[in-house]
Amino acid sequence: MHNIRVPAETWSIAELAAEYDVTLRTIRFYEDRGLLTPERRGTVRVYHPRDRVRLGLILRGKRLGFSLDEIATIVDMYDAEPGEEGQLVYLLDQITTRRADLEQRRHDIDETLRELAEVEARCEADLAALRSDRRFDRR
Amino acid sequence: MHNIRVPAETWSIAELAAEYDVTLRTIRFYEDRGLLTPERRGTVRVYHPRDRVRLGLILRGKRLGFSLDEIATIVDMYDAEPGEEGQLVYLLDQITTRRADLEQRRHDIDETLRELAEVEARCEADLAALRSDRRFDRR
DNA sequence: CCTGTGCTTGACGCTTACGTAAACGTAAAG
DNA sequence: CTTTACGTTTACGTAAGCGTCAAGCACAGG
Repeated sequence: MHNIRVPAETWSIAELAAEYDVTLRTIRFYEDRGLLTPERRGTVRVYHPRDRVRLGLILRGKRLGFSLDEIATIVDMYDAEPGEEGQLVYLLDQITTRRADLEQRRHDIDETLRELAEVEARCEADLAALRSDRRFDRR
Repeated sequence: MHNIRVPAETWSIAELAAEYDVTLRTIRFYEDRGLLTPERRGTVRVYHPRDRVRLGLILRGKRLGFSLDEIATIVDMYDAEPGEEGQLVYLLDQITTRRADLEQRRHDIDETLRELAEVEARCEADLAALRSDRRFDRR
């Protein structure tokens, strides 16, 4: 039988920072807040695939405007161990809360997009009017 | 002919605060940042429908995680005067930027919702397993 | 006239999410 | 051995978005 070669790839802090376009400071800060827990080789941080995924989730959470505290609860849900019943019920409750939040946001976004489209239409109409006026002036 | 009674309704700062569930401090802060420009009767602020609408837009912007500076540019688009060509072009450009931003957010939201659904399914499966185990124990 | 209610303007405080040095360790390259 | 690259911790700085007094005006009711 073949050994299945698990890549077991790791990254330095600088590599991760470059990939996700954040500063080293930011990554260390996330660790300080308990969002990342890289391995230590001596004093140096070594990031595993798990950390990479978590950083991705954190940054997506940020794009969505969540605070780091909120992001922590979200991200921790992803790799929660099966756990006991109370823990599972709590998780399901958190999920319900998060979902409501996200659906509110999507609703807000859709409204805003609709209204932006209106403003845009007005703008383009005004612009067209302006330009046809100019054409009129030349005659 | 009848006079059409325009309501011309106005609100005090406390009324607006109660309606939108924000503090007076918050409303004054938004004014300080140029987001609201209520009438003054003597020293007292009087809010007109326009201000009310703007406050609504501001708070929606906040729910979406925009900074007050970003919200300012968005909200100001809504009641921009027809203006000159350069202004209109600028506005259309802003709209394009905002739309891209919002569509990125919606994409992030949809992804997150999908993943939450997965986590939820896992949770419910684990929970069901736990409970069926307990039932098994009793026999 | 006094009290209460609602409004006003400062002005300092606090939290979040990092930025920005300063000062130092380590390991490879020249 | 010195430079360079890359990493580390400690710690103070900062911008945003308000909270929280403090101190004062204005007007209605008792």
